[in-house]
Amino acid sequence: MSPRAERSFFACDAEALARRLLGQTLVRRFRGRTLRGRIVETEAYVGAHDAASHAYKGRMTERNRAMFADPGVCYVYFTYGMHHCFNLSCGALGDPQAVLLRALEPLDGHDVMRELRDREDIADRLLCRGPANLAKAFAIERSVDGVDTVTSDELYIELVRRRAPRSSSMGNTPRIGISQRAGAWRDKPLRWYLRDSRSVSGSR
DNA sequence: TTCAAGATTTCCT
DNA sequence: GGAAATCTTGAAA
Repeated sequence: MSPRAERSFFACDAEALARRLLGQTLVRRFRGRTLRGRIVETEAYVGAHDAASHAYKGRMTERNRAMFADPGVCYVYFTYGMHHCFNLSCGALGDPQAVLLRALEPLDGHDVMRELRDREDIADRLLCRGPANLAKAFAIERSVDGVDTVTSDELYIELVRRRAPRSSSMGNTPRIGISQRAGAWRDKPLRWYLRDSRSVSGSR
């Protein structure tokens, strides 16, 4: 049985956590079942100076409060009138850094994920591909916002290894879906993914 | 109070 | 390649 990620695992900057999360396992308990997925794609939102971040200029609102919370706390937001996205807060308390989980490879609970996705016929590799699909397949919605993965039994990270993968096994590109309004921050390479995975979003 | 935009996905041509 | 779906948030008025 793998050890759970504790506070110290998340107490780093967003770029470090985005790499460190790749290959680890997200665990979700839902209606007596256990869902597990291998994290294969992440994005870093690096703090109050990041123009693409909901916490740009340090503004804290009811929606993004969890970005300022203790490292390891979930930040879940609702967008486009229909989708949820799942982040893990990091950095120190009060520092609004977070990592967006963009894709997982399903490990356990495929049948439950299919039900949640409302798609009987979908391929495994598409079940948790893309941030909104991932959230839906893991029953992650606004009620999960503020949950502490270090202490929760409903949602947490299992450590498969201690360190980030070799850089040769990771891809690194600009973040996806960032508008021109973010200026130079749109092009900064803050997205990482595992090259060996077929569940990564964006390209096929 | 009003309104534009959004860390997306899916279906259409 | 393009647009629709759908509604909350945050900023302006």
